[in-house]
Amino acid sequence: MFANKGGTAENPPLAGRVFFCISTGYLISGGSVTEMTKGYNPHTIEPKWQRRWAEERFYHAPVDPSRRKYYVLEMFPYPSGKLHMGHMRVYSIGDVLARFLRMRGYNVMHPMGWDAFGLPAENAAIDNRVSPDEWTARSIAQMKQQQQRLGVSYDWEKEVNTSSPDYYRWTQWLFLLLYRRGLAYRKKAAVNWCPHCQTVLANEQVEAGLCWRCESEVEFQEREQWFLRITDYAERLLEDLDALEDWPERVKVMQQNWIGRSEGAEIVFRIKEFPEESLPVFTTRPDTLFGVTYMVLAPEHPLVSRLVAGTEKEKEVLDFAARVRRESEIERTSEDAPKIGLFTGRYALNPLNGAAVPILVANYVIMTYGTGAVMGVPAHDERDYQFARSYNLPVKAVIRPPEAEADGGEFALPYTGAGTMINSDGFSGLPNLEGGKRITEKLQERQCGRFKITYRLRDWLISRQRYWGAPIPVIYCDRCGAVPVPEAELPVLLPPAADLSGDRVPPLSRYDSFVNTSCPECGGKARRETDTMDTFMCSSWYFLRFTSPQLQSFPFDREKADYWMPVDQYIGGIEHAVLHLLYARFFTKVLYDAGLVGSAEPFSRLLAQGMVYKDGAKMSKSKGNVVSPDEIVERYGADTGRLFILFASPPEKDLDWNDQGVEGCHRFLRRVWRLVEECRGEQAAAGEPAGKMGKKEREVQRVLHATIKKVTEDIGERFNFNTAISAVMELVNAVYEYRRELAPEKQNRPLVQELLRAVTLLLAPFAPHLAEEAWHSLGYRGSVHQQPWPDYDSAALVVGEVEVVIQINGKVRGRMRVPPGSAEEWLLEEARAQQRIGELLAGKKVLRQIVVPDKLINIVVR
RNA sequence: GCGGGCGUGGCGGAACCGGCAGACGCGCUGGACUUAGGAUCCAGUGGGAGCAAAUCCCUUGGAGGUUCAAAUCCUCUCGCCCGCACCA
Repeated sequence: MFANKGGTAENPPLAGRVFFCISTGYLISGGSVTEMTKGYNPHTIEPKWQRRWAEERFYHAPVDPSRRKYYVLEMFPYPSGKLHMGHMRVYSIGDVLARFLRMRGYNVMHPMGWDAFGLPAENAAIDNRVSPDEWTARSIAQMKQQQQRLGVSYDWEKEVNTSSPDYYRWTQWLFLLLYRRGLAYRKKAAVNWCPHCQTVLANEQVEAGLCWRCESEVEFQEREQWFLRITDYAERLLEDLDALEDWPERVKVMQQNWIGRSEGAEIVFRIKEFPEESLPVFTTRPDTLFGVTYMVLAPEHPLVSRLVAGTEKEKEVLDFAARVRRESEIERTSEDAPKIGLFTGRYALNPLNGAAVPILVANYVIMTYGTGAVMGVPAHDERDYQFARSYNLPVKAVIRPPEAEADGGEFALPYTGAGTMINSDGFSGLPNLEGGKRITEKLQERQCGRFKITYRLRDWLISRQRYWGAPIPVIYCDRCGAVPVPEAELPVLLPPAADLSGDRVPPLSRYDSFVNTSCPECGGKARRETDTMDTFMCSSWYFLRFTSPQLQSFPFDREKADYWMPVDQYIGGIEHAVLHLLYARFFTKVLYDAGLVGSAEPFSRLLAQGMVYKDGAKMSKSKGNVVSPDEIVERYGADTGRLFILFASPPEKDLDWNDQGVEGCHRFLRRVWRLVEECRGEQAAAGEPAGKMGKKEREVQRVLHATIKKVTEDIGERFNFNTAISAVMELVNAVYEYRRELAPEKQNRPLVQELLRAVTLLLAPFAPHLAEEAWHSLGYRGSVHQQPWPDYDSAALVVGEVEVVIQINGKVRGRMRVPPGSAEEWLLEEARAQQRIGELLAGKKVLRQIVVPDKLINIVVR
């Protein structure tokens, strides 16, 4: 059926032998009744074409260096088993692009797969007594079927499933690569623990102290865990954002904030009572060093216990530290939490002037940023000021604002702006920026400080105490320590699920046959790591696996990856602005450094699609405002749903679901259908001479070419699918109007045929099934989706007449129809010749006349 | 507090480089066809004055400004959304 890719109009097979049967509304032609004759019925045509497209391997895209490639990717879903509107939206957006670009001659890869490891599957398994892999397989089957009903043009031969051993084997391989490169390490640290999910979480996965998945309050726990050294890449992850021109600003800003680079100095204080101990702090304000009046340690700081050991303060201080540490993250970091602290009885020595200042422990200093200790400069820091006031600590001003009097004039504290340094020994009188630099240099000379850049970004904690994930491929041997599993022994397979319950211990630790093994180095008895990997590791490289999903010898084929990567257009929700998008960028950079991929960034363009709302609220079961894609497909067909979702709003904005709007889109498709149905009964016979091109014909032809131009630009350059669709609607309206205005025998049939052909082609990316059916119904061969995208003819855009607005003092006072390109002088003459304009100008003095060719003239008078 | 974004009819939204504000769709009003219609078609639809005319005035959150001309550029201001936030 699709063998012939030629796509030229064939002899319409039905011409001249068509009868319309009024009573049934069926077109009867030569004894056969085609789909087109039954009125628009998406339920018959949609499955039909979906089947054909799959049979013909339409969307299979092999590597072909002779053709321009385009890699369109939508974030692959977690297989929950239920497709929601957000999914439908992202797939619709991707599919329009994929179909459009194919028609424009690109070799388009458009794959789909499953981010299949993860907690919901495991929890569902515990609740329903099915194994997570069964549950996942079932969910995938359901969701895939729902996806396929949408008619999205995926190359299903490239499907990947992160929970299959064929895939996670390579996730483990990548872990080992990171390990070899010194980027994976184990350490004991206070980590975020979600009591509900029964696992630890990475910093990115905690939002305001709550678990990103279940919103439980996160606790701290000391645990030995695996981390990835993403902080080694902080600078590059930040810097390279600049080059991502086609990423939304807000996503880049969110990543910038998350990485949180600050420039300053590390300054090492000494402790008076323990000359051998040093107390480094990080500060962005080394210029205020002479204003330090106290020091503060985080309650978790390792020095705390040593400072107070054996002193009368010991109990008090340790109790205080313990109390603060028991507080939840939210309590402790909320803005209005009072700053509380306690003196340790010890003093720190300022490295430049030797001044001894008290060392305190306070809740407002956190261990995970900088060095876990800060120097207190109340005169020039809001927090320090607040704290100093409530504890009666001295305040010493060392920066004078520029507007304050030079000779000791008063100014308000705290002062956090720029100014001139005072009370700072040899540095007094310097502008503070310069002074900060000099102070740091001086500290460097004396080896008690240095320039330092600190990031807010933490290393990525990837251990998870759950079953349904890729096992971390490490073995612990009493003699050899942590030993990576040799590559040849990958994958480390999950044992078949039996007992998944776990209370602060990973389920895998209960499987003796899994745990007990031998050391790859010495052959002695050893135990396997029982934590699994964060599922975000699986999704950090899946876009590479799509380039060679079946490859058995390597995570991906270098040549194929070089051809397809980077992803030209990535589409997904804003909720991954930091999480997935940051991790995937990190992985890509590591692979780039290892010489395994040719590009240091995975996604050239990113589109963060807006959310789908209804009645002003996010769709949710509790609000009862959920509309499911299935429902829409059943009621109106996939084409209508797709069209509405694209028409209602530009892709990056939130979309308000509106049932009547859907109705409107359905109406439009029916209108298109009816037009095709009507016209094919009166198609031009082969060889019928080109019809007459009168004024009406030229106008509708101009609309045609203008529409092609607009739709092409709206899809290809601006992603304004909503305006592209409205342009096609206008074209359809214009065809209706043309046919209404002329008696059937006077209509230019070849022109109408051309118009319908174009409508079909322009609609193909949006309503692929209807377009395909219409294409065939109009008598064309091959698939509409394999036709070249129509070109427009600039010559046809030229109109016979343009309307020029006549303004007087900027107000519209008349209009005239003139030939395009009319001379300025002539236009002015014509305008002034109009009676009304003449009246308005009478007795006025013309000051100025502006002419915008073919658009407007403005006569300025007094 | 810092950063990003957004304010246009009854609603979703258009207006790309400063040049007719409100495309397209929804909704609404009136009409045609019809046994009927929630199908379809036709006409109208930002607000106000005016005779259902001609015509005029007002209108892009608000106030100023630049310009022959501002939804668009500038300043101030109000409101909303999102991200980050005792980050030293």
